[in-house]
Amino acid sequence: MAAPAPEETETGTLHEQIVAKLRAVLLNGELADGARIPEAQLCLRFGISRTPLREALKVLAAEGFIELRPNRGSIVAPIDPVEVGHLFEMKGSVEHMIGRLAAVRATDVDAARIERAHAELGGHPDPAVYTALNQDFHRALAVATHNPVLVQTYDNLQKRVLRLRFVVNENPTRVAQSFGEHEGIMVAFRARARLDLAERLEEHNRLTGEAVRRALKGEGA
Amino acid sequence: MAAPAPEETETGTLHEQIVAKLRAVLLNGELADGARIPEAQLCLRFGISRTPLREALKVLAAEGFIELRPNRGSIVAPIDPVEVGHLFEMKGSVEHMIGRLAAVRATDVDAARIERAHAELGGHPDPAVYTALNQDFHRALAVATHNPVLVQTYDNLQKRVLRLRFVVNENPTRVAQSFGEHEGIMVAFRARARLDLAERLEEHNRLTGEAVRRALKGEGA
DNA sequence: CGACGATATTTTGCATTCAAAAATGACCCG
DNA sequence: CGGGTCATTTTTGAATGCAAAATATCGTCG
Repeated sequence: MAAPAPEETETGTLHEQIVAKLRAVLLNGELADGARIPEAQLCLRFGISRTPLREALKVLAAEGFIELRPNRGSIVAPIDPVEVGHLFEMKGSVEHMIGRLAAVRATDVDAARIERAHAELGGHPDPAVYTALNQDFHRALAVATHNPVLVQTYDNLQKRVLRLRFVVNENPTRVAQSFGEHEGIMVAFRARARLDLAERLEEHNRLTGEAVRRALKGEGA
Repeated sequence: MAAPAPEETETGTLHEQIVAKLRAVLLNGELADGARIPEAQLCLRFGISRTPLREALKVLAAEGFIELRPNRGSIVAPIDPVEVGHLFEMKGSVEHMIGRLAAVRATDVDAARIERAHAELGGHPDPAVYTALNQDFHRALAVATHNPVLVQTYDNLQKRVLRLRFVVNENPTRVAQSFGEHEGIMVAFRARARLDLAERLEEHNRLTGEAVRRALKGEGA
């Protein structure tokens, strides 16, 4: 139960590891939206005391995953459909930028990594696996811009989107459609077509956002 | 001066206040780049113990203001000229987005706030004051997009840029030039000209970025 | 005189502890 | 039987304490 197995997320500082583990708990949907964060339980599970856990909570709160209520504990930040729209709108702009820059700046190493991520995606049509590999693919494109500030900004948005996957990755239709869009993205990337790549990425993001919003409405929160 | 107007960022939490105060210390340039963070001293100064201060340190580290070294304390994140370029490149994209959206979505209240911020800027040509009011002006434009995720992303980038002001706000020439660009921005905004506003904002950002980079090179950091 | 190494001091990171606030529940009164 | 008040328990937020690591100090030797 209290698996002391070290997760593969081996970052440097112990603090970073705690943040990563805690974020994983939130992303895995183990805790329902709006649920109180069980500090003591998590301390037991991670084998740490409350001090470092609370440090991680503050960081996650600053990132928007957790809501800190004065003297009343922290809760998992509820998913607000309106905010989801804003999130995808913002990410769309970043995607466009990624397309414009990656097309021009990608090195051979970047291209190889992107091709590999794309190929792996095709081999795993399973929605759950797809989500993870999808992240790798898009992140590889972001990295190809060679702008660390962009990568950081993108990571932050992407992590927030990831919270929503459980409502959309159950949809095989969208997964197939998504992969089709990726094919188009790759065509544009291989041709190093700046604006074409930018627009395809933005459109891909827009369609994903719509799928998510539709799923959110369908599930009736 | 740094008038702490009661913005929506004025959360009641003590933690948020500590983060804000600590950030202010960093932004004021009280601590040199790469300098060790004097935990004990800051605890005395803020009248708190190390626990809440360290929570704030972790948050600031996640934001990129502080570098956390394992077992060796935290240091003020050094300014990397290359990263400054990436920072402005990223911010340029966001500025463009702000222009496109603000032109369409700004309400009368937004417009009034933007006009007021612009007018105040004209009345205070003093570089030090200009910097603070300049932030208000651009933030008002960001708020007019009515996309909180964008505002949050913009705030984060803007805060990182603010660290650099001491190298550029000593330049009256650039201040005058900057205000001239603001005039053009206002013309485009009043006309609600989407792309014109977007391009003017992006160009303004680009010029500011170049001024900063030039100043950084000049000072030979 | 300078470099190296052992020891003392400080600093860091985390566990523990403690006071205050909120949630819970028991009790009383209408 | 329901509503409200007060005591009890739990949880939160922050100060303190403690072991380990790093830094500084000093003595010794080449």
